[in-house]
Amino acid sequence: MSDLLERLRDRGWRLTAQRRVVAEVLNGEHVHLTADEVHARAGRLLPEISRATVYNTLGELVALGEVIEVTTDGRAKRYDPNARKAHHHLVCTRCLTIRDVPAGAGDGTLPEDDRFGFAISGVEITYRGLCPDCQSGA
Amino acid sequence: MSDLLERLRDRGWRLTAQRRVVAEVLNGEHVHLTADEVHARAGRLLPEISRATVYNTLGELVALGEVIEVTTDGRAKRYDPNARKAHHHLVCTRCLTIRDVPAGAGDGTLPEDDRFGFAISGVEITYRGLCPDCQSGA
DNA sequence: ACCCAGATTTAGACCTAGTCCAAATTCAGA
DNA sequence: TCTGAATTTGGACTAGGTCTAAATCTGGGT
Repeated sequence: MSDLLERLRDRGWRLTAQRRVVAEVLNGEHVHLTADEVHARAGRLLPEISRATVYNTLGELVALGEVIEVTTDGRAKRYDPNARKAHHHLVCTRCLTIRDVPAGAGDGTLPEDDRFGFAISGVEITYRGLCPDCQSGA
Repeated sequence: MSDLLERLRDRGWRLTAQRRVVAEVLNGEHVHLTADEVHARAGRLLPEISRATVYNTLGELVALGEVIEVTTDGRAKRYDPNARKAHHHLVCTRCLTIRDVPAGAGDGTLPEDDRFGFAISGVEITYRGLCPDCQSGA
Protein backbone atom coordinates (compact mmCIF):
# COMPACT_ATOMS: atom_id res chain seq x y z
CA MET A 1 0.00 0.00 0.00
CA SER A 2 2.68 2.39 0.92
CA ASP A 3 5.58 3.46 -1.16
CA LEU A 4 7.22 4.29 2.15
CA LEU A 5 7.52 0.59 2.93
CA GLU A 6 8.93 -0.06 -0.52
CA ARG A 7 11.54 2.59 -0.13
CA LEU A 8 12.49 1.15 3.22
CA ARG A 9 12.87 -2.34 1.82
CA ASP A 10 14.97 -1.02 -1.03
CA ARG A 11 17.27 0.48 1.52
CA GLY A 12 17.80 -2.94 3.04
CA TRP A 13 15.49 -2.51 5.96
CA ARG A 14 14.59 -5.70 7.70
CA LEU A 15 10.84 -5.76 7.51
CA THR A 16 9.16 -6.64 10.78
CA ALA A 17 5.54 -6.44 11.83
CA GLN A 18 6.42 -3.63 14.25
CA ARG A 19 8.11 -1.48 11.68
CA ARG A 20 5.28 -2.12 9.32
CA VAL A 21 2.65 -0.79 11.69
CA VAL A 22 4.70 2.24 12.67
CA ALA A 23 5.18 3.12 9.04
CA GLU A 24 1.52 2.52 8.43
CA VAL A 25 0.43 4.82 11.24
CA LEU A 26 2.62 7.61 9.95
CA ASN A 27 1.71 7.05 6.37
CA GLY A 28 -2.01 7.19 6.91
CA GLU A 29 -2.07 10.36 8.93
CA HIS A 30 -1.32 13.81 7.73
CA VAL A 31 -0.97 15.08 11.26
CA HIS A 32 2.03 15.59 13.46
CA LEU A 33 1.96 12.86 16.08
CA THR A 34 4.05 12.54 19.20
CA ALA A 35 5.92 9.31 19.85
CA ASP A 36 3.33 8.32 22.42
CA GLU A 37 0.51 8.96 20.00
CA VAL A 38 2.26 6.82 17.42
CA HIS A 39 2.67 4.14 20.07
CA ALA A 40 -1.01 4.27 20.95
CA ARG A 41 -2.13 3.99 17.34
CA ALA A 42 0.37 1.31 16.53
CA GLY A 43 -0.87 -0.58 19.58
CA ARG A 44 -4.32 -0.75 18.08
CA LEU A 45 -2.91 -2.64 15.11
CA LEU A 46 -0.33 -4.71 16.95
CA PRO A 47 -1.22 -4.79 20.64
CA GLU A 48 2.10 -5.92 22.00
CA ILE A 49 4.35 -3.37 20.37
CA SER A 50 6.64 -1.78 22.93
CA ARG A 51 7.37 1.84 23.51
CA ALA A 52 11.09 1.26 22.99
CA THR A 53 10.48 -0.18 19.55
CA VAL A 54 8.37 2.77 18.54
CA TYR A 55 11.15 5.11 19.62
CA ASN A 56 13.75 3.01 17.82
CA THR A 57 11.74 2.90 14.64
CA LEU A 58 10.97 6.58 14.64
CA GLY A 59 14.65 7.31 15.18
CA GLU A 60 15.55 5.14 12.21
CA LEU A 61 12.97 6.75 9.99
CA VAL A 62 14.39 10.12 10.91
CA ALA A 63 17.93 8.94 10.23
CA LEU A 64 16.81 7.66 6.84
CA GLY A 65 15.27 11.03 6.08
CA GLU A 66 11.79 9.59 5.66
CA VAL A 67 10.33 11.45 8.59
CA ILE A 68 11.12 14.80 10.18
CA GLU A 69 11.23 15.59 13.87
CA VAL A 70 9.63 18.86 14.85
CA THR A 71 9.61 20.52 18.25
CA THR A 72 7.38 23.54 18.12
CA ASP A 73 6.67 23.83 21.81
CA GLY A 74 9.45 22.39 23.90
CA ARG A 75 7.22 19.49 24.86
CA ALA A 76 7.18 16.16 23.08
CA LYS A 77 8.79 15.91 19.68
CA ARG A 78 6.38 15.41 16.84
CA TYR A 79 6.95 13.25 13.80
CA ASP A 80 6.13 14.63 10.41
CA PRO A 81 5.88 12.11 7.58
CA ASN A 82 5.92 14.84 4.98
CA ALA A 83 9.71 14.72 4.70
CA ARG A 84 9.96 14.59 0.94
CA LYS A 85 8.65 18.05 0.16
CA ALA A 86 10.39 21.01 1.72
CA HIS A 87 7.95 22.82 3.93
CA HIS A 88 7.57 24.92 7.03
CA HIS A 89 5.04 25.01 9.84
CA LEU A 90 2.16 27.14 10.90
CA VAL A 91 1.36 26.65 14.59
CA CYS A 92 -1.78 27.88 16.29
CA THR A 93 -0.84 29.60 19.53
CA ARG A 94 -4.12 28.64 21.12
CA CYS A 95 -5.01 25.09 20.08
CA LEU A 96 -1.48 24.11 19.05
CA THR A 97 -2.59 22.68 15.73
CA ILE A 98 0.21 22.39 13.23
CA ARG A 99 -0.22 22.88 9.49
CA ASP A 100 2.36 22.33 6.82
CA VAL A 101 3.05 25.23 4.53
CA PRO A 102 5.02 24.67 1.33
CA ALA A 103 8.48 26.19 1.24
CA GLY A 104 8.67 29.31 -0.87
CA ALA A 105 11.31 30.34 -3.33
CA GLY A 106 13.18 32.77 -1.13
CA ASP A 107 13.32 30.60 1.98
CA GLY A 108 16.64 29.58 3.28
CA THR A 109 18.67 32.30 1.75
CA LEU A 110 20.36 34.18 4.50
CA PRO A 111 22.38 37.11 3.17
CA GLU A 112 26.08 36.34 3.05
CA ASP A 113 26.87 39.08 5.52
CA ASP A 114 24.65 37.56 8.16
CA ARG A 115 26.08 34.07 8.05
CA PHE A 116 28.96 34.55 10.47
CA GLY A 117 30.94 32.07 8.45
CA PHE A 118 28.44 29.26 8.90
CA ALA A 119 27.99 26.80 6.04
CA ILE A 120 24.22 26.67 6.07
CA SER A 121 22.60 23.38 5.24
CA GLY A 122 19.00 23.89 6.18
CA VAL A 123 16.41 26.21 7.55
CA GLU A 124 13.30 25.71 9.65
CA ILE A 125 10.59 28.30 9.78
CA THR A 126 7.77 28.32 12.29
CA TYR A 127 4.99 30.82 11.87
CA ARG A 128 2.84 31.37 14.93
CA GLY A 129 -0.65 32.75 15.00
CA LEU A 130 -4.31 31.96 15.45
CA CYS A 131 -5.92 29.39 13.22
CA PRO A 132 -9.28 30.21 11.64
CA ASP A 133 -11.24 28.25 14.26
CA CYS A 134 -9.53 29.95 17.16
CA GLN A 135 -10.03 33.38 15.61
CA SER A 136 -13.78 33.01 15.39
CA GLY A 137 -15.33 30.62 17.91
CA ALA A 138 -13.84 29.87 21.32
CA MET B 1 24.25 48.14 36.38
CA SER B 2 21.51 46.63 34.34
CA ASP B 3 18.70 48.40 32.63
CA LEU B 4 16.93 45.06 32.74
CA LEU B 5 16.56 45.38 36.50
CA GLU B 6 15.28 48.92 36.10
CA ARG B 7 12.67 47.88 33.62
CA LEU B 8 11.59 45.12 35.95
CA ARG B 9 11.25 47.48 38.88
CA ASP B 10 9.27 49.88 36.74
CA ARG B 11 6.86 47.09 36.00
CA GLY B 12 6.25 46.62 39.70
CA TRP B 13 8.45 43.62 40.15
CA ARG B 14 9.23 42.83 43.72
CA LEU B 15 12.97 42.91 43.81
CA THR B 16 14.50 39.97 45.63
CA ALA B 17 18.07 38.80 45.84
CA GLN B 18 17.16 35.71 43.82
CA ARG B 19 15.58 37.61 40.97
CA ARG B 20 18.48 39.98 40.98
CA VAL B 21 21.05 37.23 40.44
CA VAL B 22 19.00 35.49 37.78
CA ALA B 23 18.66 38.74 35.88
CA GLU B 24 22.34 39.38 36.37
CA VAL B 25 23.35 35.99 35.01
CA LEU B 26 21.25 36.49 31.90
CA ASN B 27 22.28 40.05 31.44
CA GLY B 28 25.99 39.40 31.57
CA GLU B 29 26.04 36.56 29.10
CA HIS B 30 25.38 36.73 25.43
CA VAL B 31 24.93 33.01 25.25
CA HIS B 32 21.86 30.84 25.31
CA LEU B 33 21.80 29.10 28.66
CA THR B 34 19.57 26.27 29.82
CA ALA B 35 17.63 26.64 33.05
CA ASP B 36 20.12 24.38 34.81
CA GLU B 37 23.03 26.43 33.55
CA VAL B 38 21.34 29.56 34.82
CA HIS B 39 20.80 27.82 38.13
CA ALA B 40 24.46 26.83 38.34
CA ARG B 41 25.70 30.33 37.61
CA ALA B 42 23.18 31.95 39.89
CA GLY B 43 24.29 29.55 42.60
CA ARG B 44 27.80 30.94 42.42
CA LEU B 45 26.46 34.35 43.36
CA LEU B 46 23.78 33.24 45.79
CA PRO B 47 24.53 29.72 46.93
CA GLU B 48 21.16 28.82 48.33
CA ILE B 49 18.99 29.72 45.37
CA SER B 50 16.64 26.88 44.51
CA ARG B 51 15.96 25.30 41.21
CA ALA B 52 12.24 26.06 41.52
CA THR B 53 12.94 29.76 41.92
CA VAL B 54 15.14 29.83 38.86
CA TYR B 55 12.36 28.19 36.86
CA ASN B 56 9.79 30.60 38.29
CA THR B 57 11.90 33.63 37.54
CA LEU B 58 12.74 32.55 34.03
CA GLY B 59 9.05 31.94 33.41
CA GLU B 60 8.22 35.43 34.62
CA LEU B 61 10.91 37.02 32.49
CA VAL B 62 9.52 35.20 29.49
CA ALA B 63 5.97 36.31 30.33
CA LEU B 64 7.20 39.89 30.62
CA GLY B 65 8.81 39.61 27.22
CA GLU B 66 12.28 40.31 28.57
CA VAL B 67 13.66 36.92 27.65
CA ILE B 68 12.87 34.47 24.88
CA GLU B 69 12.65 30.72 25.17
CA VAL B 70 14.26 28.79 22.37
CA THR B 71 14.21 25.07 21.73
CA THR B 72 16.51 24.26 18.87
CA ASP B 73 17.11 20.64 19.68
CA GLY B 74 14.21 19.12 21.55
CA ARG B 75 16.34 18.96 24.67
CA ALA B 76 16.35 21.59 27.38
CA LYS B 77 14.88 24.98 26.60
CA ARG B 78 17.39 27.78 26.33
CA TYR B 79 16.88 31.32 27.52
CA ASP B 80 17.83 34.15 25.24
CA PRO B 81 18.14 37.57 26.88
CA ASN B 82 18.22 39.29 23.50
CA ALA B 83 14.45 39.70 23.43
CA ARG B 84 14.34 43.35 22.49
CA LYS B 85 15.75 43.08 18.99
CA ALA B 86 13.99 40.78 16.53
CA HIS B 87 16.39 38.09 15.50
CA HIS B 88 16.70 34.50 14.38
CA HIS B 89 19.13 31.72 15.17
CA LEU B 90 22.04 30.03 13.53
CA VAL B 91 22.70 26.62 15.07
CA CYS B 92 25.82 24.57 14.47
CA THR B 93 24.82 21.00 13.71
CA ARG B 94 28.03 19.68 15.20
CA CYS B 95 28.87 21.66 18.32
CA LEU B 96 25.35 23.01 18.87
CA THR B 97 26.55 26.57 19.33
CA ILE B 98 23.81 29.11 18.81
CA ARG B 99 24.36 32.54 17.29
CA ASP B 100 21.86 35.31 16.96
CA VAL B 101 21.32 36.70 13.52
CA PRO B 102 19.43 39.97 13.09
CA ALA B 103 16.01 39.71 11.49
CA GLY B 104 15.96 40.81 7.89
CA ALA B 105 13.44 42.94 6.08
CA GLY B 106 11.57 40.16 4.34
CA ASP B 107 11.27 37.85 7.32
CA GLY B 108 7.89 36.95 8.58
CA THR B 109 5.96 37.70 5.46
CA LEU B 110 4.23 34.57 4.39
CA PRO B 111 2.30 35.05 1.15
CA GLU B 112 -1.41 35.48 1.75
CA ASP B 113 -2.20 32.33 -0.20
CA ASP B 114 -0.10 30.19 2.09
CA ARG B 115 -1.61 31.33 5.35
CA PHE B 116 -4.55 28.94 5.49
CA GLY B 117 -6.54 31.63 7.24
CA PHE B 118 -4.11 31.94 10.14
CA ALA B 119 -3.62 35.37 11.70
CA ILE B 120 0.14 35.29 11.94
CA SER B 121 1.70 37.00 14.90
CA GLY B 122 5.30 35.87 14.78
CA VAL B 123 7.89 33.85 13.03
CA GLU B 124 10.92 31.91 14.20
CA ILE B 125 13.68 30.97 11.84
CA THR B 126 16.42 28.49 12.64
CA TYR B 127 19.27 28.12 10.20
CA ARG B 128 21.34 24.97 10.61
CA GLY B 129 24.84 24.44 9.40
CA LEU B 130 28.46 24.15 10.39
CA CYS B 131 30.08 26.99 12.28
CA PRO B 132 33.51 28.20 11.15
CA ASP B 133 35.34 26.20 13.83
CA CYS B 134 33.59 22.97 12.97
CA GLN B 135 34.22 23.47 9.25
CA SER B 136 37.97 23.74 9.65
CA GLY B 137 39.32 21.98 12.75
CA ALA B 138 37.91 18.77 14.19
C1' DA C 1 12.04 -26.48 4.17
C1' DC C 2 15.29 -25.61 7.77
C1' DC C 3 19.13 -23.42 10.22
C1' DC C 4 21.55 -19.95 12.27
C1' DA C 5 24.00 -15.56 12.86
C1' DG C 6 22.93 -11.32 13.41
C1' DA C 7 19.31 -7.93 13.58
C1' DT C 8 15.37 -6.64 16.20
C1' DT C 9 12.17 -6.45 20.10
C1' DT C 10 11.02 -6.32 24.83
C1' DA C 11 10.23 -4.94 29.80
C1' DG C 12 11.59 -2.32 32.86
C1' DA C 13 15.08 0.39 35.15
C1' DC C 14 16.92 4.66 34.62
C1' DC C 15 17.59 9.59 33.34
C1' DT C 16 16.76 14.53 32.31
C1' DA C 17 13.94 18.43 32.23
C1' DG C 18 10.40 20.46 34.28
C1' DT C 19 6.12 21.16 37.41
C1' DC C 20 3.71 21.35 41.68
C1' DC C 21 2.90 21.78 46.52
C1' DA C 22 2.43 23.29 51.27
C1' DA C 23 5.26 25.38 54.60
C1' DA C 24 8.64 28.88 55.73
C1' DT C 25 10.54 33.25 54.66
C1' DT C 26 10.92 37.93 53.02
C1' DC C 27 9.57 42.36 51.02
C1' DA C 28 7.69 46.89 51.19
C1' DG C 29 4.00 50.07 52.44
C1' DA C 30 1.52 52.14 56.39
C1' DT D 1 8.26 48.17 63.20
C1' DC D 2 4.41 45.39 61.80
C1' DT D 3 1.94 42.80 58.73
C1' DG D 4 -0.21 40.73 54.76
C1' DA D 5 0.82 39.42 50.42
C1' DA D 6 4.33 37.96 47.44
C1' DT D 7 8.09 35.03 47.06
C1' DT D 8 11.14 31.14 48.00
C1' DT D 9 12.13 26.49 49.29
C1' DG D 10 12.92 21.38 49.15
C1' DG D 11 11.27 17.60 47.81
C1' DA D 12 7.91 14.76 45.68
C1' DC D 13 6.06 14.10 41.36
C1' DT D 14 5.36 13.89 36.08
C1' DA D 15 6.43 13.62 31.17
C1' DG D 16 9.25 12.35 27.73
C1' DG D 17 12.86 9.76 26.41
C1' DT D 18 17.12 6.50 26.70
C1' DC D 19 19.50 2.29 27.79
C1' DT D 20 20.35 -2.60 28.72
C1' DA D 21 20.63 -7.43 28.70
C1' DA D 22 17.94 -11.22 27.62
C1' DA D 23 14.54 -13.25 24.48
C1' DT D 24 12.85 -13.45 19.86
C1' DC D 25 12.56 -13.03 15.18
C1' DT D 26 14.19 -12.55 10.02
C1' DG D 27 15.84 -13.93 5.80
C1' DG D 28 19.89 -15.68 3.12
C1' DG D 29 22.30 -19.91 2.41
C1' DT D 30 21.84 -24.62 1.69
